[in-house]
Amino acid sequence: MGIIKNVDIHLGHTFESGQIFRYFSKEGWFYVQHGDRCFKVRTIGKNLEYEGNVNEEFIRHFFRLDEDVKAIFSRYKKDKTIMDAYQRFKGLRLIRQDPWECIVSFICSSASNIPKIKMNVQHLCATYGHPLILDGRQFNAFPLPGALCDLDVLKQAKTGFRAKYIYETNTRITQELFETIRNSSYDDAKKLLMEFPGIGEKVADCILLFAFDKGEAFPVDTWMLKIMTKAYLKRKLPPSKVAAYARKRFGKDAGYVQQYLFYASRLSK
DNA sequence: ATCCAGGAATTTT
DNA sequence: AAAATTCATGGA
Repeated sequence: MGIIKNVDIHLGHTFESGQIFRYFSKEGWFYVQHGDRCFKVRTIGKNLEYEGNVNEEFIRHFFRLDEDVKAIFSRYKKDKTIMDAYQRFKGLRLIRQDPWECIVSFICSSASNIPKIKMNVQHLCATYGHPLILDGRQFNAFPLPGALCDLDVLKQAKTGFRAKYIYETNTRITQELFETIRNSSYDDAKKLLMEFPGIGEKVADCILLFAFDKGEAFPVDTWMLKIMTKAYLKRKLPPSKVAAYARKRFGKDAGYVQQYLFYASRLSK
């Protein structure tokens, strides 16, 4: 087991804010499967404890411990909407995801809901992911790029009309593209992602924010549309305009602002 | 039964 | 270019 001391994190808010899908909590631990990793984490006071096929470097990278979330939100002390969400959910952190798992997960997310997305992804992993053991239990890695090549299996995972999107994206995706996207500007990276079927603007923004460190990405779904309209815009605008407005207003903080506001809206539903 | 869910693609105004 | 319709599937 490893310990990282004095960490600014609230695992409950971090995992339950809808950014990641393969986790569950049990006896004070959060069990996490992501990419080719399987591990459990918990906080004891301000210490973060972890165990599994991970090391400290991975945990710091995964939970983005290099980022100072307090500093980000200290810039919005005059913004009541943001401050309310920050005070309520302090410790919520963005997670740095595996690009391929993130892409497939968020293609599944369109016109769906979190329990169903979890079911889709779990089924794909159980079918294709190589086994991983933790606490004497079997878990699964996420299928490698190229492995999701059977349309019937994708249908059996209840991905519905998204099956063909995953299938084609799986055939076209390459490791080199991941590097290109990572090294591209927000705008260029977004264009590259949106060439794939099933990836529109909202899904692209999720992928850019959660897997490619594009802090200015501001995914706008129906919930964010409502919040932004009420808090800032006062008039109806299409999602793309709302996202552009948020990127301009919040810059590289947009992604963190979005995550807090999104979680706040979902809880107060 | 009917409607909606963290949308995107396609078709129709 | 903007607005309406379609696309599977589980749950309320």
